[in-house]
Amino acid sequence: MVSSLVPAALRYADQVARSGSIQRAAKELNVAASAINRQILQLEGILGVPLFERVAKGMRLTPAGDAVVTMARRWHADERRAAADLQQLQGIHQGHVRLVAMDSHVNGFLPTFVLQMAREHPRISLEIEIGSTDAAAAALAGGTADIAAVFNLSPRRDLHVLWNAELPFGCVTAAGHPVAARKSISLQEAVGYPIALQSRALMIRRYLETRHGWLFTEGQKVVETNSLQLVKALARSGHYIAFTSELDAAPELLDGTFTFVPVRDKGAEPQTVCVAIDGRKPLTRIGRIVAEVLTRNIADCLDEVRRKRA
Amino acid sequence: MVSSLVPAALRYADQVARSGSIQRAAKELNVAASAINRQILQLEGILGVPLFERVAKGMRLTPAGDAVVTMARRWHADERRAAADLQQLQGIHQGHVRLVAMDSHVNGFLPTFVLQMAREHPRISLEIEIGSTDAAAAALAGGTADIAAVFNLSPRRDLHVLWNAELPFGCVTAAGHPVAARKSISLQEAVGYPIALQSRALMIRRYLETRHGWLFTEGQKVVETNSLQLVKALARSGHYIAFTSELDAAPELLDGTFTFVPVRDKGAEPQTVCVAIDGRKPLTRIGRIVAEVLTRNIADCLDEVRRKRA
DNA sequence: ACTGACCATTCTAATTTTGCGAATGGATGA
DNA sequence: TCATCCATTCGCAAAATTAGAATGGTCAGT
Repeated sequence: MVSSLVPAALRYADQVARSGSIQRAAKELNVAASAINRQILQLEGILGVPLFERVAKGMRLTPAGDAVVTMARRWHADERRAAADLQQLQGIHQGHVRLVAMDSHVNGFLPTFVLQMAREHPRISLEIEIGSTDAAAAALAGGTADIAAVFNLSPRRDLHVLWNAELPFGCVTAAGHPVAARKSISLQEAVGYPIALQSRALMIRRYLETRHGWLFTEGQKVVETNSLQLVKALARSGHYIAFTSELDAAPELLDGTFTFVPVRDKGAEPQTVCVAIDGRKPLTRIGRIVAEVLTRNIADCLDEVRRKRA
Repeated sequence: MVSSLVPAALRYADQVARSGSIQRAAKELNVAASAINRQILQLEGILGVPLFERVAKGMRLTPAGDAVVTMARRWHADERRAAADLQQLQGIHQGHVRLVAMDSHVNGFLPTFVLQMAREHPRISLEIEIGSTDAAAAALAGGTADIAAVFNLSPRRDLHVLWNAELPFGCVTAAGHPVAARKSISLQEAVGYPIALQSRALMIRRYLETRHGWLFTEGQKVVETNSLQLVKALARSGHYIAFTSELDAAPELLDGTFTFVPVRDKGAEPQTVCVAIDGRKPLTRIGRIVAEVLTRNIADCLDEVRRKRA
């Protein structure tokens, strides 16, 4: 027995309409073609009209059939909505949440977050898209994402920041790098070393360009890439330093591979990381649960990194 | 098997919600209580929530149950609408039409009309209420009738007369009555004979009172009744003449039992018979079919009566 | 013209689902 | 305590559905 309230006849008719033939629908539904055929004939009998036109290569909906299939699909949607409403009614945390995060989070707090969600809220399914801050903002505003965890989000009227934290500007170096021993460093001194940088597509690069454009004048020993992993690999080599955030390098900071050295220049303003949603509609209860777990994960990650440094 | 697309489980749940208990719903649906119980338990299993609260005297919907039953009712309405749409799509004449006619039509054109409708449009169902002209007008205006076939309908802004015909004022007599041989008669002469009259409740009486009030002064040999059948029986006896219309007496005029003798006085204005509808909304296609068949029946009836007299 | 591949449809048998009726136990009111 | 109503379970029969085999039609390729 299939656990669906929509009658089999309507479901079969719907699939035949989509597939174009009984045989293909049968394969897709894993049901005998004859069963589908019989149900459709019966449906046509009950309704008193042909729902499909039998053509050589299969079946095509008649206008009557289109009306019936449209109704079937509406019932299907009704059923799904009712099921979701009932779960909500029962206080069961269930739903689907779409998240946009950044590439740098993938090896950072994201796996921990996902595992915690799976453990604590098994019925909440997540869809995590990795993108840029701009892409995240667009997705939120465009309704294709529910929550975003991103760096340096510019204030926007249509987005609502639920939480944010400052990330001191600094550089990350291999533990044995000469800079690693410093409690802080001036930018001037820092650029005396080879630098691995993220490309313009990444927000941190734009941040640096607006504040320290001179970094990018010709003659500087700079490697530019859009791959954070490559930046980290270069930094891990001990030859380069990387301008990135504690959060970007959290795993390596925690395991001692990297050291974070703040840049003390006055103009070295911190970056930010935030959890944001579409400001024009309330977050669902499920969404708030996800946002809370996400936020706590980021905050815990930062706390851990900062405790390690102290 | 019941020819409904809405699953039995939903239909049963709906009825239990309405009836308040499985036992009562079982009686109303003519289904075993255990079958209903089984279907409801199954539905609760599929949806994962209780739909009913079992109380001492039966069952009460839970909020979840209310949502499901609401959906079931929506599906039921969807199904009915879809069925009607499909019939419309097929060009099949189907529907339900409510007609108001007059008592005098019952033995006149009505049976012929109903038989023709049954023969030519088996899917159009008729609801025929016998009433007065006033009642018919009220029913049309009040939306409880679609079409009326009535005498002497006063013009009303909210009613639309599709067709009408004049009915000469005259008296109906038994074939052997002295008046029967006349081509026409004066009112003065006519009232020299015993008269069978319809009572005030009937439109023809009101017609006479407004035009020939003296008929009802004391001393006249008048029998008054609200029964047309009684009026006809008295006329059939040969002792009385009846003031009524060709249409009222059409069957007897056609079979020779009665003769119609017009009254030639100047004040003897004709009655009218008309087919009318509610003027504020268009008649459906089905309604127009009915009106057309009805109108043709009345017209044919009159033609036949008049041909017979010539 | 023939052949292979796809199709819808029918039929028989097996399986599943549904409904009936009897029985059980609980709650309530007299 | 008893009668009456209720929901629920169970065994059985009837009905419905599905699977699988078989049939015949259409079409594209050879």
